[in-house]
Amino acid sequence: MLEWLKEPEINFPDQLQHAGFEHGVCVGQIQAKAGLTQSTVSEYLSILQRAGFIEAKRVGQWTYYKRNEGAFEALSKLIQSNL
Amino acid sequence: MLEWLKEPEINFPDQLQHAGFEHGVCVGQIQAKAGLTQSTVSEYLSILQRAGFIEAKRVGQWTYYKRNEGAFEALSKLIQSNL
DNA sequence: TTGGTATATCGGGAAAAGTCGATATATTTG
DNA sequence: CAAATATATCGACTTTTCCCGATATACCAA
Repeated sequence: MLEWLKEPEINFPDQLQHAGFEHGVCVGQIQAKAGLTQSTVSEYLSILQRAGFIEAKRVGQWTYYKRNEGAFEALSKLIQSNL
Repeated sequence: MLEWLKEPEINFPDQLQHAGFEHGVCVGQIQAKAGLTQSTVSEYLSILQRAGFIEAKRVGQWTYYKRNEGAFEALSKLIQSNL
């Protein structure tokens, strides 16, 4: 999922029909691609959010998730320096 | 454990009594510091080895483990580029 | 306000990971 | 070879993680 969110236009072309990608990709799109249930994907995304890897933005009935690139940079550096 | 192995001299001073650190740190030393059973530590180290993060060197009855810095560098870069 | 759609949360069962004691293997020493 | 020491492997149990269906919540539209 994290990789998918790097290129929303390529990985979630269907979303164009009701929105752009300014705020990220909505849960339903990710769920369809993941092939897991809605509840599983929702929970998974919220875990990634709490971990800081993605950010959520509620717009109407949709919740859009997008990557927080800073977190990946930070993790990469942490592995370099601390680990 | 991976952090401990960055500075063997500091984290495993007892090992000096029977060996240096050329080949790394032996299982018993790591086990004592970890506070887990011998079998758990042995299995854990072999998992880390299979994953490529550490290398094993058998010398007599001892097995010494040391970090494979390249693996950490690679992981760090992988997070930067692929993830 | 009622019904429809999107997402979140909850409780539970299945799968995986963590940890242990017992035992096997390898090596050294007497 | 026998005993002692260090490590590895095995089987079982416990804990955690994964994933689901059911249900709750939030928002929108008629």
